[in-house]
Amino acid sequence: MRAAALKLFARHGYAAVSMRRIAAEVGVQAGALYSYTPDKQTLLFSLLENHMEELLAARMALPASGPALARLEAFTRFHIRFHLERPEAVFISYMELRNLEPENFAVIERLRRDYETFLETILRDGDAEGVFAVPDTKIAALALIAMLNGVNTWYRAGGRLSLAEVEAIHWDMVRKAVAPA
Amino acid sequence: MRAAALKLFARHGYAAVSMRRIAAEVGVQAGALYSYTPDKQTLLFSLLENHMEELLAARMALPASGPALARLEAFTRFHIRFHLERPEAVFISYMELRNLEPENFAVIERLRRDYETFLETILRDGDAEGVFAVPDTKIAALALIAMLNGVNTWYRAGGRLSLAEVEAIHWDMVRKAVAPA
DNA sequence: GGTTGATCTGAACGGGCGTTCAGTAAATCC
DNA sequence: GGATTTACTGAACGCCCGTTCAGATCAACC
Repeated sequence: MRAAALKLFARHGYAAVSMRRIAAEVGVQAGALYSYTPDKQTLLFSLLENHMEELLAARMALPASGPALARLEAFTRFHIRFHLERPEAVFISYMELRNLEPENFAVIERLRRDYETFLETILRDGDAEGVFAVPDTKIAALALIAMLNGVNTWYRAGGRLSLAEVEAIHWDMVRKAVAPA
Repeated sequence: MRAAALKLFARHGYAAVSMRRIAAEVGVQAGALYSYTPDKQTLLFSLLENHMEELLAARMALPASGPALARLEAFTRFHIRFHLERPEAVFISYMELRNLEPENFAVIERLRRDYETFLETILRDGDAEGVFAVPDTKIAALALIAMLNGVNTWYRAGGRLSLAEVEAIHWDMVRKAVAPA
């Protein structure tokens, strides 16, 4: 059910997908879904929460200390790879935020902020080391994440560029964007 | 009606907003809207098309020749300013693409590509001049636009940073991202 | 002051929505 | 092999959807 919902929400949007449609995808009647989720809203929330928890857990594998430049490269490559591996969850996590009830929204927003802070810390450390020159670490973190997220809108496996090439191109731009003048 | 639809679509999403809700916002019954749009889908499409046409028209004010570095700066500042001035239209233009019927989608997609090509041309010219070093102009254009679009997700007038500061910070990162190593 | 034209109402159309729940069928256990 | 548990059906609930259209309202014109 969760897989079906993820796919359909990503394709058509939360509001446009009915419980009956999800049930049909599973091969079941709509009523049966309510043994697995209390309601549609909670289903959406749990998909988003699950995605964010996976993201934050996977980030733990990244180096938390050491040269900021190496940590920024590891982050950049990780971010691209992780997000390209689950385009549907990423898509929903950005598009369906407004369909979350306020308290659910707050939870997801908090998780997202945690992730952004991780990058911001790298930038601040690099600034202190003198290997980066960023006028505003918070804004720079948001800008870099926005740039990297852009990949998900056009990348298709088997296209003109390989994953490694995409990583390399973006790492090049990220590195230079925060470099001292 | 168009203003009401723009506001509500941006706030709640196309699928979640009914014609009755739009009509209520205008202060009219739902039936009355059909004197101004043939149907809901066309209303959405015309909002997106109008936004893209305005964007492409406004871009005409930018220099089309001259040093690539100056053109890139003009583009960067223009892009941020133009998009921050109409957050609702921008939001819809990214979020509601999937709710367009295929032929409507194709029209908007074409307009968007025109805009991206404008930036790509600047990058290619700068590459030829030797003032830029971008491994892939198409990807770089998409990445820079994604980065600049990110501003719309967090900027609020009257916040910590002024528009001029936001422009300056982003121009700094854009400039360095495409600079020779 | 009667006519025209534009604008909007209000009801109706068929249909889909999220959700609930009594009942059924099949698997598991003693 | 009877009892219990689990998983699902199918119908129903009240409600909202996009869209249509005959008729009301009213300002502008002759």
